[in-house]
Amino acid sequence: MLEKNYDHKQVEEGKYDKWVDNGYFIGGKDKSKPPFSMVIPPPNVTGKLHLGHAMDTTLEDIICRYKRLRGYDVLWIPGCDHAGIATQAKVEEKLRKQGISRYDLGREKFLEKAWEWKNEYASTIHSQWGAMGLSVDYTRERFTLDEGLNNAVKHVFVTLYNEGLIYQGEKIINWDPVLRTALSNIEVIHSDDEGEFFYFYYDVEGTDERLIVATTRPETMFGDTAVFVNPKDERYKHLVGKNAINPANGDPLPIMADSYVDIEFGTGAMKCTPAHDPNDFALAKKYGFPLIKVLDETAHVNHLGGKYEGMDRYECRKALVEDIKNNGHLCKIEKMVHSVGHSERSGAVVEPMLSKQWFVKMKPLAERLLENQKNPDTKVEFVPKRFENVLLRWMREVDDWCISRQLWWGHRIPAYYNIETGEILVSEKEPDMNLYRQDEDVLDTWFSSGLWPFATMGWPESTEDFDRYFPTSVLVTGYDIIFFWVSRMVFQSLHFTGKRPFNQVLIHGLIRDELGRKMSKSLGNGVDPMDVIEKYGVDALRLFITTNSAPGLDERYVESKVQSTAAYLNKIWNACRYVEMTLGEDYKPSKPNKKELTPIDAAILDKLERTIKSVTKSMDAFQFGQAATALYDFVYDDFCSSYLEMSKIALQKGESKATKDTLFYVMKSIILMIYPYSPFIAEELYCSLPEHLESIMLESYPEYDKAYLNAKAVKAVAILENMIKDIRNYKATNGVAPNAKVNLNISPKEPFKGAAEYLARFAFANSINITKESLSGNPFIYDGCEMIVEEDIDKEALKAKLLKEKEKLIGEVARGEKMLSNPGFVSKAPKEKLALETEKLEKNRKLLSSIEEKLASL
RNA sequence: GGAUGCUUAGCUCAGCUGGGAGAGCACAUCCCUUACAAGGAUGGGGUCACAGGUUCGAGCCCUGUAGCAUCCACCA
Repeated sequence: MLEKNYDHKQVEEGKYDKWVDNGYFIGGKDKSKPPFSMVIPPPNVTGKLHLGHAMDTTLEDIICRYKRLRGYDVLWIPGCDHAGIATQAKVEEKLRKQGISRYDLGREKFLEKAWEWKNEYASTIHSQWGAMGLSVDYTRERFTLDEGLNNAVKHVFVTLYNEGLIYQGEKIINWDPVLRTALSNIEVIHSDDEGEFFYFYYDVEGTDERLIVATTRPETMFGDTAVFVNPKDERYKHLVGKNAINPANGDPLPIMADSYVDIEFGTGAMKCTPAHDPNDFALAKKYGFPLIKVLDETAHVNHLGGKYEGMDRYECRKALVEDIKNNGHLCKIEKMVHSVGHSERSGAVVEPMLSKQWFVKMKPLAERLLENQKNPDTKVEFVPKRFENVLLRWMREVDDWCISRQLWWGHRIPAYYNIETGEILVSEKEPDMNLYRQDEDVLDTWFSSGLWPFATMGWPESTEDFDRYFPTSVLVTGYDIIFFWVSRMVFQSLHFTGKRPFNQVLIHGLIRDELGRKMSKSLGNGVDPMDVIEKYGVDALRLFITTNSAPGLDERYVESKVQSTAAYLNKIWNACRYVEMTLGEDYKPSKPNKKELTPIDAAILDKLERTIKSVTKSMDAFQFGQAATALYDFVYDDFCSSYLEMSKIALQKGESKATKDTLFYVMKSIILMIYPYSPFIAEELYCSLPEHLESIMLESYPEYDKAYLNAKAVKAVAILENMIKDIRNYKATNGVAPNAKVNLNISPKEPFKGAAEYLARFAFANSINITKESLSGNPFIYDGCEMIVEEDIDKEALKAKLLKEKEKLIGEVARGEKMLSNPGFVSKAPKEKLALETEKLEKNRKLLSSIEEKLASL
């Protein structure tokens, strides 16, 4: 016997461990079933999981649990990402609080600390996965730095190197001066910051003219090599070929003309700093200028800065501007809002800087991806579709990918330098380390994440899992990492396995706070999923979070909705409790016998089948909100409010096996349909049903069964429901107590045989007189019968009500007539629609004329 | 500068391939009826951002406008 109220803590207790211990999450136990596979987007081992993870993983879990019940051999591989830069930043921060820098510790000791950190957070993540109820296969858990992934990474690096797709080069890259590492373009977050635009006078050698050049970064002026103007710019034509004097250090700078310069921008004269700006770098290459670096790896000025040497970039900026002002070369300073790049992890202003790094040559890889997306049989299908364009557009314009990081936590680059000759050796196997030293750098964390779907299955070794489960079926992720992750998995997979990594990608939005803001630490508006679970239960959290928005759209976390979701689960709980009480101890389930059903039973079965059909369709299309809504409407309105009440009549009469079977069949179907969303309560309720299996995980999903469709019963019951509703409403609007007895006259017949009994009970009808004769008075009129409520009430109120109904019907009839007299509609509308409208019009006309008659007789 | 999404009830949001708009919360009235007061019954509340167009018919398709949001690019 179930408790009176749903208690989420009691329900969740012990279930997850039971599932894991019984091996229900392990893939490949029955290989006669078709395979279905997914990989978890590996969370960073940087901290606890947040609501975004909760949504993402719940969607995956819903899909997996649904597919298992649908007869698939499901494999869902879990794992974590070492998250190179993010984790290293966290570990360094922790050390800094103890007054230690990573350089104090040295590489090896630091890595020990990082592994300690990883172990701590991986175990937190494990317990959170458990709390969320994720049905992942722990026997296949992976980590991006484990041995297998390491081998895969080395293999990929060496192969790409040998193919000429990885190269070492000196280019302008994004430098994080706090973490002291290079970053890829997408790890730089641009924000519009207010800054200053400095206008300086440059004396022109051999003339008494001055040129005005504007810059936002005066501290880089020690690395200037030229001043550029546009060749068409009349203001400066006569100066081209002369030298301008750099006001920072007195060096002469040739004045050159190039069409790159925008005449309209600034003063139309631009300084060229090849080692600290990508565009200037390109110009310098074109004209053969030297590349002069003036900042070191912590963004302090180097020896070229003269007296400013050793200053931080901003200190230098301030001092230099002051000095230039003092010697009369400052023209003006303007406030200016411009886009400034910040490091995604440290937040530091990124310094574009010349540096020797490793790159992946993207063009051939991108082209292969783009080509593959044109093939409908092998392309990765995006849900919703539009997100494919995000990927395509980015891939079309992608720059070479800077993959080396000056970090310690990560996959060390398998490149070795001969100590004597400096000759480079790129190899999966470590050479004799007496003769070689390894490259100090590690790889971008996304380099290994990009291999996740196949490396977790054992690739590059040939394994059974890889053969059976790759490509994976679906990937679920947020739109914010299409560039970072999805794209890299796709092109790496195509290049190395020849296949797409997943057949479909389900893209979801972000979770925001109640005010629509991003959840962030700095705002302090983050919601911890574990707090929500504590308060409302994981089933409510899961159901809420996956059903309150449409695919691909952002969603707000609204606590009141979680609360009402928990109330809904309580509703299901109590419905089940009632069903079990009603069925009794010795009930033996069997499929409802169609011949013995009451119209009430037949109607609910019809609605159940329609619900199963629509829920299944939505589930298959990843329309989880729609599926849940269809189920919700059925559970609340059709089942609880209507059927559970009405079925009491048959049950109390005794001979009610068919009704009991209906109760059981519908209840079980509901439990199975809510199960993927809310597995804990579903398991609890399922296991309390008679003749249950060991776990709901071994069950099958409800199948749509056309045999139970019964339109006639549905219509008859609908009329009965309307009658009850009308009587209740009538009482409410006429100030009659809801349980006041009334006498009913019905003509010419009840909606179905025995309907009167229901009226007696649910509308408190005292006597019910069924007559063939036309009713006098003020009847309610239905399709097939009319009903009059005899009660000592205000005739005027009733008349008003009838008039209102008449108005409505006139409108309806007018609508139908207009439609049907429209030759366009009659000739072009589909036949079914035409028939439907014709029938509706006839019905409405009849209803209207009866109402008019009754009104006349008043 | 380019792209995408959003604009529907007081609030938060659904609304699949076009065929008289829905939910939750909130609100009003009544009810502690033996599954559920985390409940039940009944009800009020919407020119579906705006302007055109296509169509027999538009919340849904097309064009444009406005506001909000996000992404990409540029920024000497």
